[in-house]
Amino acid sequence: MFTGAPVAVSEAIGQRAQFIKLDPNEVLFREGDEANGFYAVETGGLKATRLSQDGMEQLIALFSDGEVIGEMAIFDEFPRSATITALKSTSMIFCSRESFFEYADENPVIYRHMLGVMAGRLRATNDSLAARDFLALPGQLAQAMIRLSDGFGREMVTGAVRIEYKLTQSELGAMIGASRENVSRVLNQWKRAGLIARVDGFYHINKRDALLEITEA
Amino acid sequence: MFTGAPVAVSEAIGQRAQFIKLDPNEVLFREGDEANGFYAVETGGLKATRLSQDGMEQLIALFSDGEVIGEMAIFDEFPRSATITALKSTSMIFCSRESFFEYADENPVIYRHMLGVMAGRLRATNDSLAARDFLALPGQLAQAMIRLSDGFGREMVTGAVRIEYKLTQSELGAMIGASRENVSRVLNQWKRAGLIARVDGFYHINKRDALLEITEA
DNA sequence: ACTAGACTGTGATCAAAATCACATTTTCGC
DNA sequence: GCGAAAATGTGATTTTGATCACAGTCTAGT
Repeated sequence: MFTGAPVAVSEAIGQRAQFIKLDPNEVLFREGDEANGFYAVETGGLKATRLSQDGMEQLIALFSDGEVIGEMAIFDEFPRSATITALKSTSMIFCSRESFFEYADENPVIYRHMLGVMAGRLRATNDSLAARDFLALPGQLAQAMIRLSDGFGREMVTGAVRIEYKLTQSELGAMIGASRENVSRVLNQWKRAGLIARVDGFYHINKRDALLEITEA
Repeated sequence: MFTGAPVAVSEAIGQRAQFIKLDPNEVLFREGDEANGFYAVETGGLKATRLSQDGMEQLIALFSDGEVIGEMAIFDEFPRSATITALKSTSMIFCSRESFFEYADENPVIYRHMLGVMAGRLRATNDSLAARDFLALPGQLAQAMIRLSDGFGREMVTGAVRIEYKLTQSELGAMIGASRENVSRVLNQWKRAGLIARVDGFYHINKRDALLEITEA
């Protein structure tokens, strides 16, 4: 959220905001809770999950430093649509609906920034909607892996990028709307071809380019 | 866009904006054009289309009174992602990026309103993304028909709601990412069951409830 | 009112991916 | 380190929906 906004601005909003610290596995809020503000991640990592109709916990997204969580709640009155859980020690800023409007009214650059954030989200969502029509399962999976490695990856000395979260195949499947079994099959093909690897529970991307190509098929 | 914003506000923005009139079939802008502002429909109707990779014109959305078109262009610099064509005589307001920011900085309620519009769009897009996972073809088609009748329907004396645009089955298929043939099959089943009808080229929704139910399967 | 071109209906076939079934491996809590 | 629970790998089967093929229908422009 505050990446890109002038320093003075983020300081000032910081004064009005509460600071929050979460331990690993601590829940920030739950699906269905009433919403009255948004959060910005300072440092740490979190996941958004939702219960699917068959009662399984489904991974929606991962968040890390600098990202905004729950900003929709400011502009309409719907309850939280997902549960947010910290994956590690995390520090965040909370900003209530009131504070946001109060402060943003004085500093319209905040509005501009938030509009930019939402435009980005909208574009991303539209893109994945389009992907569902154009791309078959492997393409979508490749896309998801790339997105995850961009947002949640760290480069290893080997040059590979490790996704800093232990993804299960079920989670990956849920993210792209595919079955666990087929995710397994595709992942193994890639593993055998050397595009990816799994090192003590973490997926590593060895050949980002090759994945990107699959995305464009 | 201006529905819901105070009258004084829409008048004032009107002073800064240009008024535009379109004849039926006139193109407002084309996919790929440079974008430097957004439009609000006063009265009339328009469609958004995009060329699919195989060169066919694909219907993306329909717009009517009070809706905002092309607002994403304000917040990022991407070119227009669709072509907008008037379906009938239409009058609109154009507001440039500059005017928007200039005016909204003075009247933050404008920002709030625009954020609300974008939040609504984001929620809608997220919902259709979810629908792709949960709903089979008939469910998605039912959802699309309901959405169309809500946004573009007019109630007949018979109680049925007519969708005021001559949809082809190919267009419907493209909207939900399904083949023309299967759209035909499902539509005919519904026609035979009396849920919908086709009256000189227009689809009529006779039993909205029944369609809604299909949506919840 | 005729006719070419667009749109629609429906069966047959095909392909992708879900689902089922189950063996194997990994992980985690004690 | 052990045992239970979770996660993974892989074949066989089934389902859904795409694609192909083609006949019938509608419609707009002359």
